[in-house]
Amino acid sequence: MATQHTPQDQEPAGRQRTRRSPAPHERQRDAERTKARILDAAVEVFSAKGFDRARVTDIAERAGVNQQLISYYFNSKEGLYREIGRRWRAYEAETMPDDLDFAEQIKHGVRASVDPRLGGRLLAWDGLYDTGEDDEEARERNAQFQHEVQVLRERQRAGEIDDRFDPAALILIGLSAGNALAVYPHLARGLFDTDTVSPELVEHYAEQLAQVISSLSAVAPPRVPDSHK
Amino acid sequence: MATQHTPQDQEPAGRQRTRRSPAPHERQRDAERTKARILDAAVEVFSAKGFDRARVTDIAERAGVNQQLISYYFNSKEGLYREIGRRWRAYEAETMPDDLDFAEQIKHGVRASVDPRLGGRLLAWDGLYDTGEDDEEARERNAQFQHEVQVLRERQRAGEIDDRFDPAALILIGLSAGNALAVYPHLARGLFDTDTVSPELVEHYAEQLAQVISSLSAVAPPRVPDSHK
DNA sequence: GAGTTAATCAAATCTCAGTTTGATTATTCT
DNA sequence: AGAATAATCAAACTGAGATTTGATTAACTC
Repeated sequence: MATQHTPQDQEPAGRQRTRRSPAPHERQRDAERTKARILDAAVEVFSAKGFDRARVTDIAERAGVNQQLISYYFNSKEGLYREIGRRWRAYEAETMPDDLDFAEQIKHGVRASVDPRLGGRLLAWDGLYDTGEDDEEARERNAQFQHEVQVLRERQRAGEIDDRFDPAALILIGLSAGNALAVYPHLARGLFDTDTVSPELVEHYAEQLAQVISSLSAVAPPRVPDSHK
Repeated sequence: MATQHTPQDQEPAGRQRTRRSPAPHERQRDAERTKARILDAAVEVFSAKGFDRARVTDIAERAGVNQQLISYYFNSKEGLYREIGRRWRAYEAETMPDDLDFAEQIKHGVRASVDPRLGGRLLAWDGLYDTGEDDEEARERNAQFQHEVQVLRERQRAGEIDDRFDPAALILIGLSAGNALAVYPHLARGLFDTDTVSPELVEHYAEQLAQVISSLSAVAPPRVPDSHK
């Protein structure tokens, strides 16, 4: 149990960061600043290495702070990881561009997936580590995805995409394929015969995937499932 | 360094397992048998938990053997992991059904991905853990995927799939989407609003994905990439 | 059937990495 | 200014878990 007086959920939602006096704009100690630095470093490291291989020392170094501050501000490595998840979900929820068409959204997804600062790989790590338990995070995520399903369903009604497809399936397909360069970089290198996943490759792949998705609007005759052969 | 006389690459390719005398068909000690048991257990555990979270004790327990035998037969946890990779690649190479059409192959992939004995998730673990180095395993894998690309290209020529698509991209899309239920079970539960990835869900998803792929044969007008808007 | 080798096991060891402890200042409050 | 509190750090602690060590005995050879 932490004997040191940890802070824990400060800043009651809507208040100014600079707590009381503005103070020399170059403080050497600033809780918010260091927390932010730790979080930024953590996203990159967790995303790149996954929870288990991520080293607390590594995160601290990149953040330029003492390792102990991670325990101090986030209780533990796991606490830090959860915090990242929370922030990411909030970020996603508010920045998801609703005006683009499905194919275009997925292109965005491909680009985002390979940005180390955005941690698109975290989704895959979480899925692989998943144990099936139904905690708060899970409910939050479910609500979010249920919403996505609704949005896509409306678009199907509007004719943007053939409505014989199950929207949930389409989202899963788009999302997983969109993440592919980030999740399977080794396969990508082999398939595209290159020794690195370059920005050009990212664009090319995004374009191809978008095209696949687009081809679902003017869809082919939906072959009767099963029953033949 | 192992001071105990470890075996290492025995059985020179094409020889009978029962080394010399058939012996009582119920031996209590049998190297091949225990190795096989360890490998089977290892696939399940590594696939489910990933390398880092897999516990050597756990594998040994499932295999019903003493933990130390893992070091004895495979040198280390990592040695065991590599061995699994080798075997899996060999297995894939020889059992890939070439007669099915692309969509049907992918359906197979979906089913295989959720079978814990087949370890489809290993591909995702490997990708996430990937460091970009070009070792023997990588070359082996690359060759295999290059071959897949060729096969698909021929099928495109044969008209099975629109040849304006990049075969490498299509394979990556099919493979990543095919693995989605195994890699993102948490999202799947949220999207399909269920609390478990049931066999019915697997079939449903496989069907949907196959349909998406099928719709690429009679493809929509390939909108000119970029340049507009 | 005696001796050698291979297979197996239980317990000791060792290392890595996250967390705690116990100072040491910067900041802020009065 | 002086006291109180918050932020920071370096070093010690600890636990988990893979690997080693050192027996023990089944199986095979001659």
